Amino acid sequence: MPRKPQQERAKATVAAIVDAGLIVLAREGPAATTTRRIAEVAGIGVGSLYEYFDNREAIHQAMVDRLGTDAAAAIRPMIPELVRMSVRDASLAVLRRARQFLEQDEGRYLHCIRYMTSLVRGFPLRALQSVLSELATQYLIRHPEMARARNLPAMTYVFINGGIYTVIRHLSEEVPSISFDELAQALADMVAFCMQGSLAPLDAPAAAGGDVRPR
Amino acid sequence: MPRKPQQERAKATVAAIVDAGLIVLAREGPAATTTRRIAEVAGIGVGSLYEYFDNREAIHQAMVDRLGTDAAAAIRPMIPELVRMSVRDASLAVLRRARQFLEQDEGRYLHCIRYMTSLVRGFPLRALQSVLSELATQYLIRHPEMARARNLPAMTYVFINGGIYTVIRHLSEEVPSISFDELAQALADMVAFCMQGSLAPLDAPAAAGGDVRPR
Amino acid sequence: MPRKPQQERAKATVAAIVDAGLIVLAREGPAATTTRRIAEVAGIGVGSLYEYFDNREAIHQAMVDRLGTDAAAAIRPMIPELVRMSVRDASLAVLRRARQFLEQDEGRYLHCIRYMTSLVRGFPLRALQSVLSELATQYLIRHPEMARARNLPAMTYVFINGGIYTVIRHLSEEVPSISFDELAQALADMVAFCMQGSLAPLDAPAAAGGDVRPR
Amino acid sequence: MPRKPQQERAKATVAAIVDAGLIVLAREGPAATTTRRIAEVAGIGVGSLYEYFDNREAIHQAMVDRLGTDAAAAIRPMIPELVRMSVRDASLAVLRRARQFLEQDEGRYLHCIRYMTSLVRGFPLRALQSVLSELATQYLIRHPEMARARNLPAMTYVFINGGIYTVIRHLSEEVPSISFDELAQALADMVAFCMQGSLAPLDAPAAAGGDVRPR
DNA sequence: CATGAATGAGATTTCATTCAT
DNA sequence: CATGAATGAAATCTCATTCAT
Repeated sequence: MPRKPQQERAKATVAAIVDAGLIVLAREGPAATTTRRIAEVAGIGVGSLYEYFDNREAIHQAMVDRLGTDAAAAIRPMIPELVRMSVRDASLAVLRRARQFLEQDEGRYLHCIRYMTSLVRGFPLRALQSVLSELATQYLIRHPEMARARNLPAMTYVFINGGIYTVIRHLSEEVPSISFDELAQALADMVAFCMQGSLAPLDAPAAAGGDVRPR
Repeated sequence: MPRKPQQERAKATVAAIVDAGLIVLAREGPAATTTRRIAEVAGIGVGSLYEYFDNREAIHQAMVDRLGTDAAAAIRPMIPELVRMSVRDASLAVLRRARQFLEQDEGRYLHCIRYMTSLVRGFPLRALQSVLSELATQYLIRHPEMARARNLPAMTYVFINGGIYTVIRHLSEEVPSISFDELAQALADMVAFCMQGSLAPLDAPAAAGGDVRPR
Repeated sequence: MPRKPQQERAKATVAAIVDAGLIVLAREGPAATTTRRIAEVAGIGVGSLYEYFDNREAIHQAMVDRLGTDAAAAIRPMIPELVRMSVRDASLAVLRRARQFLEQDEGRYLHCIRYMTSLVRGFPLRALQSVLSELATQYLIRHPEMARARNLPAMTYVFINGGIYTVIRHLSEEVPSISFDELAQALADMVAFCMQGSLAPLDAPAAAGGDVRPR
Repeated sequence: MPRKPQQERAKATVAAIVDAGLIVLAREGPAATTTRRIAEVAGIGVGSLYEYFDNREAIHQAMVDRLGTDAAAAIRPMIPELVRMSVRDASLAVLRRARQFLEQDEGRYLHCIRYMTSLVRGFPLRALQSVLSELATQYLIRHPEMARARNLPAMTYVFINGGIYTVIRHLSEEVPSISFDELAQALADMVAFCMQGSLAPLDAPAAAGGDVRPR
C-alpha cells in the first residue's frame, strides 16, 4: 500500500521519517528505533509511517541507504580536485572531509554507523568504499607512474578499508590516545610512502622528491 | 539474584549459555539472541538463564567479554616468539593467527564481531587491542633502532586498528576482490616499510622519495 | 509512555480497565488481578492496558484511588443535610449510606477493601476519612455547644476509624452475631452519648462509676 | 510428603520458617514472601521448606495461625487480673498490652497484619477477637450489674472490633494526629461511659437507663 | 535429610501493525 | 490522507516446585 511519494509534501515527509530514524538511532541507540519513537520525532502519527514504508525494516533500509548515499556524496564531488593533488595532500583532504561528514549534526552519522550492521544485512558503507575506489582509479589514471607499484590492489584495499575504520574508531573514542591530526598525518604518510616509494625521508631529508611535493 | 555458581555442574551451564549466545549471534544475527533461543541452543530451560545472569543484557555482556578474552588469549602466548622475528614475519604470523581465530568454529567469532557493537556499549575488542599494543611495545624494546621512527604512536595506532578491521572486513566479504594472502602480504609489507624504513624491498633501491617526509 | 487519553473512546477504556480491576479483585482476590485477567474482563487486549497505565502497579493505584473517590463521593453530598440532623440520626444516616455503598454491585467495594492494603502503599480510605472529618467539623460548627466535650479530637478519631472498620468487618462476616441494624444503633448511640450527653452522667447521677471518670 | 516434625530439631526448623516468613512479610511486603527469600532468611535451602510444608500456601497459613495464636496468647493470661479491675483500667491495660504486642520486634506483627488478608482466606485475628469476647464475658460474670445495659452484644461487638482496628490504624500511621495515650484514654472512656454510665445522659438525667433503647 | 540447580508455566511488558474515525 | 486507539504475538522475567546429588 505504501505509495511512491508523488507530491512535494510527501517527499518531505519521507525525508523527515528517515531523518528521525537516524536521529533516534544516533541519540538513543538501536533499541529505541521503534515506530512510535520515529513517528514522534518525525512529528507525524504512527499510522502515517505505513503510508510511505512497508514496515519498519524498510525504514531501516532507507536509513542505511541514506547514510551510504550521503557519505558517498560528501566525497565524490571532490574527486576532480583531488586527482590534481599530491598523494599526501589528497589523502589529507579526504580524511578531513570524512571527519567533517562524520561529526556533523553532533556526530549523528558517526554514532549511526556503530549500529548499522545490526539493522540490515550488508555493509552500509559500500557506497563510500566505491567512491574511494573510483578516486584511486582516477588518480592512477592521471599518475600512471605509480601503477607500477606491486600489490596495488591489495594496498588500495588496505588503505580504503583500514582508513575508513581507523577514522571511525578514532572519532568514536572518548579519550583518544592520539589526536586526529596525528592520525591523519600518519595515514597520509603511509599512503604516500607505500604508493610512491622509498622511506628515505624517514631518516634523511633526501634530495629532490620529484612530483611528490605537496601542491 | 543470580547466584555465583557453586557446583561444577553450574559452571558448565554458565559456559554453555555464553557459547549458545555466540552461536546464535553468529548464525542468526542479533535479533535472534532472545532468551528463549539461547536457552534452547544451550539445551537448558529459560529459567536457568536467570540463575546465572541478571537479565539478557548481562548475557550479552558476558558474550562480549568472552570474545575479547578469547581473542586476546589467541595472540598473547605468541608474543615471546614474535619479538624474535622480523617485523614482516611477525606481522604475517599475527595475521595468520587472527584469521585462524576468526574462522574457527565456522567463523563464529567473525560473524559475532559484526554485531557486538549493537549489543553492548564499549568496544568489544579492547582486549585484543591491548595485546597488540603490548606486542608492539615488547618488539620495540627488543629493537630499539626502530623506535627512532617518527609518528610511532600514530603509526602503531593505525596498524593495530586498521589491521584488525581490514582483516575482519576481508574475511566477511563473500567475494573478496583480493585473496587473504595478498591482503596479509600487503599489510605486512606496509608495517615493515613504515617501521623499518626504505621501501627498497619494493622493486629497487628507489631513488627519489625526497620530501615525502611528514610535516 | 502511557499517553493521556485524548479521545472520548479512550476515557471509556480507562474507566473500563479500572472497573474490571475492581470486579476481578472483588470476585477473585488479589492474586487474580493479573493484567491478562483485567484485560479479559475489561473486554480489551492486554496491550491496551499499557496505552493508559505504566504498569500493573499503576492500575492497582488507580483502583485504590477510584475506591477512595467513590466512597467519599457517596458521603460528601449528604453533609449539608446531615448537619441539620441530631447526632444520632446523622450517624445512622451515614451508616446506612455506607452500607448501601459497600454492598452495591454485589459487595464489590466491600470485598475490594479487604485486599486494598496489599495492593498499594498507603491507606486506601483516606479520602473517606477526610470526608467524615469534614462532616464532624461542619457539625461542630453548627453545634458549638458540643465542642466543649473533652477529648474531642481523640473521640472523633475513634468514631471515624473505629466506625469505618466495624462496619466493614460486620458486612464481611458470613454469619454475623448481630444484625446490621443493631450495630448501627449501637454505634449511633455511642456517638450520641459521648458527644452530646455531656459527660455529666459520668460523675453525677451515676452511682457507681467511681474511678471511671477520665483523668 | 512433608512429615510432622518429630524431633526437636525439626520443630525448631518449622518455627524458623514461620518466623522468617513473618520477618520477610513485615520488612519487605507480601511480594517478597517467595520461597527463596523465606528459605534464605530461615537459613535453610529452598528444598527443605518442602520437608515441612506442602506448599507456599501452607507456610502462609502457618504464618497467619502463628500471628493469631501469639496475639491471643498476649492477652489471655491477663484475664484473671483484668476482671478485678475497673472497666476503664482494664481497657487501658488491654490497650497497652496490645500496643506492646504489635510493636515488639520492630513492629513485625503490626506490619504483617496489613498483608494477612491477602495471604489467606479468613480473618487472621479471629483468635484475638475470641479472647476479647471471653474477657468481656468473664468481666460481666463478675460484674452482673453491668449486664443490664441494653445493646450489650452490639456494644461489645463495637468495642472489640472498633478497638482492635483503631489501634492498628493508629500505630500504622506515620504522623498520627493524636498520641497513642490520647487514643487509649478516649477508648477507655467510651467503654466506661457506655457500659457503666447509665444511659441517663442521653436525653435527660433520666431515671433509669431504660427508655434509651433505640426504636 | 538437606541441598540448590534446573525447570517451565505463567506473569508482565513491548511494539509493529491495523483500521475505524 | 492522517491519525492514534487497539491489538496480540512474542519478548523478558519470576518463582513455586522437583529431584539428582
